[in-house]
Amino acid sequence: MRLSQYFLPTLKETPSEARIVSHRYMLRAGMIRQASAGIYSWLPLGLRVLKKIEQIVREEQNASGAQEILMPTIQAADLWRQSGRYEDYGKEMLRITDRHGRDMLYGPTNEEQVTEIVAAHIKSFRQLPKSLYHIQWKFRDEVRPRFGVMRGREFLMKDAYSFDIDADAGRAAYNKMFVSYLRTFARLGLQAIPMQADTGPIGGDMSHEFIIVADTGESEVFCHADYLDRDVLARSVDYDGDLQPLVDEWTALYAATDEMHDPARFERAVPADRRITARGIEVGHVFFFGDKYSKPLGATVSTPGGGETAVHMGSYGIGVSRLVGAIIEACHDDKGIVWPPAVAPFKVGLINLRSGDAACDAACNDYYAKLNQAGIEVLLDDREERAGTKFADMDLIGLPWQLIVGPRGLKGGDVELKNRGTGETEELPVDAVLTRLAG
RNA sequence: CGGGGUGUAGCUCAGUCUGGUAGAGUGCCUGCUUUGGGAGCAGGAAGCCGCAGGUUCGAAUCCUGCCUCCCCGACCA
Repeated sequence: MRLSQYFLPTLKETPSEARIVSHRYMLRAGMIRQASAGIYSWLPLGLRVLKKIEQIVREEQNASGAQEILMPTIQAADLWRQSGRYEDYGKEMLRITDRHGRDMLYGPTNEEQVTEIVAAHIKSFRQLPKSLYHIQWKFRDEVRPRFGVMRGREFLMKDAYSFDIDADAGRAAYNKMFVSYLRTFARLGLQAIPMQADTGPIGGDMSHEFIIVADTGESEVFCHADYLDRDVLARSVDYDGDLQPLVDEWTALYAATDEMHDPARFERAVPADRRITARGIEVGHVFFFGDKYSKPLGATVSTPGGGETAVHMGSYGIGVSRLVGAIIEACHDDKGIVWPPAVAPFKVGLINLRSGDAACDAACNDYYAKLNQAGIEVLLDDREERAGTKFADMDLIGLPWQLIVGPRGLKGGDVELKNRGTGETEELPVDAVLTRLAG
């Protein structure tokens, strides 16, 4: 993409409404435009990141055996009356009336909708287990939206639902999701820590929040330092095998949000030099809730013995749009964003320091073509701006690599490659750069 | 939902107390000079001053009502 043609409205100054770093950088980097409180339009750069996150989430969901569907944003109120949540949900649910006077709502979640689908089509234990997910926009009419896309009213969420014959089978489904979440966040470049969450009236240990540590996190979290240097991607996972040992490994050490925190137990379980107290952002939640929705909505199956039973369900969310903000919270410096390579909108920014100079233009066009040919996503800054402006914008939008071409460096035949994260630069022949970036 | 603010150019903000031709910086356009970390000079375009009503010869400014957005708290992926 050529920046001279790209729609990238960067801002030099920080819009006054943005208080936290991810919101500021998303506005300044031209990723989003606020439409109203907690509701945003996604501009090209922001959308590229959103789509990359979405795709990684999708790949890992598929790998775990879940199947993608797509349910509507607008749902019928009757469905929610059956589960009893139409009255319970309160003002956070955006209620709409259609032209016929029917009560509708903009879905804040989809348990009812998916259970209705399963109730209609799954009749026998032989058709289980099933895990279905979708990636869809949700709306929760928060009293006070804030932190940009981290707590908007409209948000993109991956929500998955598992259906099983009994609680034991349900645990297997829960474990699959648990492991796929570990892998998903690791692939996004994040170190997410599963923390025991409140299971409410259901009880049990099958509810975890996945938290990433960032200075600007919303809540205080406590955990064992060992969680911060684990590499879940080092081992391959067999989703058909027994995942319990792996889940146990990830739940053995102490990790709790402030609401579940037990200071005495924390001090007992974790050596003083390994205790971490930090701020955390919730990016995912897995929860097993049995027959809470299947019973009222009639999602029952025939059992091997000829009887009938309500299916056991779990639901599993990942805040896709929230992750864009969360990643920035975890990955930035005072100049701008530092994207983890897997979610970066482009892999490399090719900076022409002297647009209009024949040698620079020719070299940039050559590199640009070669990078594109190699399948490396490149953003070429071919604008007629000064060097300082180009450096500042490129640092702000945080592409992992900067390939810097100017009259000074061009003489030696090498080009300058700069790592956005470390700030290290090196001079390399063009072919070596291509090899480096292709890896 | 309680409390506190805010609304003037794309962005950051003066001007409002004390009514009298709509301002600055930045960004944008033009030209010249510059050119490896947000340049210099000159010229230019750009605003129903949140909306509606009222007071007044005259309202960005005073009064009334409404709306918006932000912050603190309670609440949440």
